[in-house]
Amino acid sequence: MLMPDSTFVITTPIYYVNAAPHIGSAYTTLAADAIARYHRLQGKDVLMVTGTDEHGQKIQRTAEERGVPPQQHCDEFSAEFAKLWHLLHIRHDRFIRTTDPRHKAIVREFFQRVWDQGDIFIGRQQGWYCVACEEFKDEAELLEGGFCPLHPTKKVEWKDEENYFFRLSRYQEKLEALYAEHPEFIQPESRRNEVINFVKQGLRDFSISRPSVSWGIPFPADPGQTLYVWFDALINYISAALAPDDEPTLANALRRYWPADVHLVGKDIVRFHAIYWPAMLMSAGLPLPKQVFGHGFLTKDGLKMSKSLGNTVDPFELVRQYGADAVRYYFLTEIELGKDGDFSEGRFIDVLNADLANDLGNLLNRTLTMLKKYQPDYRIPAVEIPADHPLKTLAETLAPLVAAAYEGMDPGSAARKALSLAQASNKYLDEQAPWTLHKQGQRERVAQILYAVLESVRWVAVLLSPLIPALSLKILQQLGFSLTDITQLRWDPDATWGQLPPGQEPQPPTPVFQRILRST
RNA sequence: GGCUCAGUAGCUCAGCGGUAGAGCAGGGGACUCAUAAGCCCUUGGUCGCGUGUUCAAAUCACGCCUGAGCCA
Repeated sequence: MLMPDSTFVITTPIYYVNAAPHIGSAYTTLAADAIARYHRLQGKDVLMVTGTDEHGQKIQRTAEERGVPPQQHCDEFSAEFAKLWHLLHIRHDRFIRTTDPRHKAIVREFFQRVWDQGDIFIGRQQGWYCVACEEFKDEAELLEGGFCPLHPTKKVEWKDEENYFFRLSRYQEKLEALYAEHPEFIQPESRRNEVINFVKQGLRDFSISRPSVSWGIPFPADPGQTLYVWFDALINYISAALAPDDEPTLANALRRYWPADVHLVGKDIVRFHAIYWPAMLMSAGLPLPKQVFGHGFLTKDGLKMSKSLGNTVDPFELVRQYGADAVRYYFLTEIELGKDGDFSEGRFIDVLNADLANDLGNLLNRTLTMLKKYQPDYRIPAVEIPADHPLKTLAETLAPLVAAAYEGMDPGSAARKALSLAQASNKYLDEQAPWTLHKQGQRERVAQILYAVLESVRWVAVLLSPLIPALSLKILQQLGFSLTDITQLRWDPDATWGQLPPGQEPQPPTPVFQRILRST
């Protein structure tokens, strides 16, 4: 297969393996997957990357508490993430782990370049340290009794250490220039404002080593120290760009899939990605990612999710109960990327029933049933469709709008626009009333109506395929396509209305998405 | 304390200077191809509060209230 010229690289954060994957990680990864799938549909050479972050004192301690060696602990938890992505139909091209020796090789090389720039120096750091955050905290931000504000059950620890520091302060002006010249670098706007505000107040050098942590990458310039987990972790984005068979060198990693187009991250870690990371890259003399997109957080029935409140949503349980397409569709369409969003089971069920079961699924079902009843050979009819057919015209209007919505990281809007053709098709059926025309013996007219509607269903399935890949595949198969992998579709020509081949034999009509019954 | 974003129908949100909109949910109706789906009609809002600018303000300005977030 010929490699397309243009690439698209999107990353998720690598997830910390101290706990099972939660719904927030699933949300980020789903969004990255949907955007990646859209770009694959556009024929780009896409690299979608996720993985796990496995170093640091917190991991070391969690493993000790479980009574297992740290590497085994990481293997087990990392596998849980991979398993969830599989269940959610997330298709990552690389799954990077920071304990991978290949990643470590890249980190050492990256480190050397920063070292050679003179951007690393030794200093002394003392202060309160939260192991859960893997960060030093200012005294002023601590809670009563010395607890971390983000981890109210964990006491911070006093540390007085020799650390190596990265000269972040040297990059303040360059970063400010970056934000000014590339307003799209940090999205959405509100996150961008926060970052600019933060940088304006002056940047402090930050510590990139720890003397008393054994679970990590040894500090290259000083065997008594370990590389700070964040410095290690961010470089994963470059390690991930390395082809599996290539020698783990920076040059190889940079060859095709760097810089990334989008780093999709939770709003809590925008700072690391929009300040520290580009500064590190500037120091190493490497190209910068094109965008850092900070998405919002999820609430449950309007409340912040937390273990202590006992209102967390278990992603494994959600998929088991409702299936991947349902979970994907809800989170990708009902929550605007970049804003906080709410999960409520009632709304979840309403949305899926209305959009997938009623508007789309039932449309396919009712139309195929008519085809079967009204046309005994049960083939896609061979009919002339006028150039100004209303459904065709609408599809042609919508296609570029859907594309623009995906490009603009707005899958919800893309879905609503694509689905509006299904809604128009339902209306069209009622207006045309093929059941009446059939009784009048107007076979040609009935055939034309059914073709137009079935083709519209096909079109909707293609345009929604980044969001609901399994359901789209099911729809296309029921329409008689022998497609086995949804990623074989291409926007051109599949997103063009009128591709349904006459004479093709659909499978028997069967509901593709069952209505969910409300239990309460 | 400083700053950012948001506050519009029961819910999710669009509108961002010209006398209030969509989807879902609720109510009614006609149809029958369909997953009791779809289609048509419909209930429902002092557009957070106040003051101003303007011939005219969800829409601009200022102040306040509420919520979310940033200030290593």
